[in-house]
Amino acid sequence: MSARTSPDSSRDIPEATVARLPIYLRALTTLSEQGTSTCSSEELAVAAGVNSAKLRKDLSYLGSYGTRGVGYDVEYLRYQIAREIGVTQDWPVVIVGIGNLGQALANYSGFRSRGFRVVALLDADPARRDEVVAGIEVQAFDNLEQIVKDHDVAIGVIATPAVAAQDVADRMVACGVTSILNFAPIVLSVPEQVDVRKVDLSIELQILAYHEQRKAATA
Amino acid sequence: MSARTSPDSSRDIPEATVARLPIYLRALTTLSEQGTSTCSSEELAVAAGVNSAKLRKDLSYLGSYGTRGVGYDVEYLRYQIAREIGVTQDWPVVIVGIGNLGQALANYSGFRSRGFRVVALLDADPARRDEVVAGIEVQAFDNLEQIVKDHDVAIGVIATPAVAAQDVADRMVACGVTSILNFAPIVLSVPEQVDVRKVDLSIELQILAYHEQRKAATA
DNA sequence: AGGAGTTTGTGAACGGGAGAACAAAACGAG
DNA sequence: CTCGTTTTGTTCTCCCGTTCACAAACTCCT
Repeated sequence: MSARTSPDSSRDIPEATVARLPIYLRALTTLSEQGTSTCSSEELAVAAGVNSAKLRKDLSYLGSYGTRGVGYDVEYLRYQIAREIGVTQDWPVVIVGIGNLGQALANYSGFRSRGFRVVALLDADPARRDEVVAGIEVQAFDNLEQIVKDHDVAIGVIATPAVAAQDVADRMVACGVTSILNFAPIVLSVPEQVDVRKVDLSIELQILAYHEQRKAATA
Repeated sequence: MSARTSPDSSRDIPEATVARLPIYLRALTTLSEQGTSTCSSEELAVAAGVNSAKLRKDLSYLGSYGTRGVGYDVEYLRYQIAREIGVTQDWPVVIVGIGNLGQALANYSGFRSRGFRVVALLDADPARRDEVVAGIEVQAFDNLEQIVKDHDVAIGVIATPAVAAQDVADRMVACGVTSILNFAPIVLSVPEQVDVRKVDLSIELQILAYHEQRKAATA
């Protein structure tokens, strides 16, 4: 076997590819758990729900980790993708807003298994204080600065109502958080160097409704 | 004022535009609540977090609902977008899997206010049976067929663990559900005419982690 | 009425991603 | 060793989406 090439480490991976890498990672983990040690791009593509040509092109941005005529070593590729995304590291995360959604997030095992460690749950409501969710005590929102500093937190999750979200984001940014996952239905304004990703439950349903309406119209 | 033109109703709106319409709708609702009766494409674009040229092009797919030199009537445009998406209708929805996430979804007020009506909460676990969440009694999953039939449900939400999700999807499809919002971390396989949208909490965090890692590397 | 100032709607250029198609590389059989 | 088979990595082409830029259209002021 020839040396596996890995491109210049300062390469830039297309955003569309970055968004798919976690899907491949999950598919590889599933394959691994099923005892599969090798897979072709076609098999992996089916498991990930994408076209095999697209999968191969995506993987080619990371390097040349397959073997022609054989396929990919599941464990090896899984590790390479995990390293590329950064989930081999430990990512301390703060969750603000411990309503139904915040609790669901705190309990979600998919975080911990991918290197994300919830270091604190914060809520502005004193009534929620001292509740224990997912084994973590709910603290006052004002502890944010201290916690971010102590644990070197770079990623914050906002699960508050819409009215509170911008304030929370401002406080997060002010104390050094540079990536925010926002579940509040509002467009956050943050400095350019801060990454924000938004998950909006009702928007997804509305997109489905649009297509559903069209189906009904043409039926 | 000249007649507002609306293009052929069998037009096809680009998918990227469809995904943004709910954002515009929300921004318009906020503007309306603030007492704004008219707005320019620039104002609305800022509120929605997009480029104004893109906003105008998106709206142009729906019709010509603005007035040059003036802008858009907030209420009028809001209604037009709502009608286009289909949220002026009533959409009965079934939620399967009433764990933390399912409860959060059942309690989410953003659904009801946009025409989505949760007609049933279903869970396979008998221990959860007869619990009342968001004023709705949790029923046996086996009631799915009856409920879909009785309420003419077209949209189903899956909030179960990954292992159960494909079975739930199959049952939904079998009894006539044609749109599925999937929160389970798995790629569902469904017939072509069924729409599936996936929301994956940990994937969003992983995308943030990737960019965070790159920031750290170049800092 | 006419001209200056605004803002929409859209044509055109541009960039990025998707998919087809194929050459290069590895393996196995004989 | 050589040939046929398999599968990757990559090139090329096409299409969708974004952005620019401007003509058309409307208002307001004189």
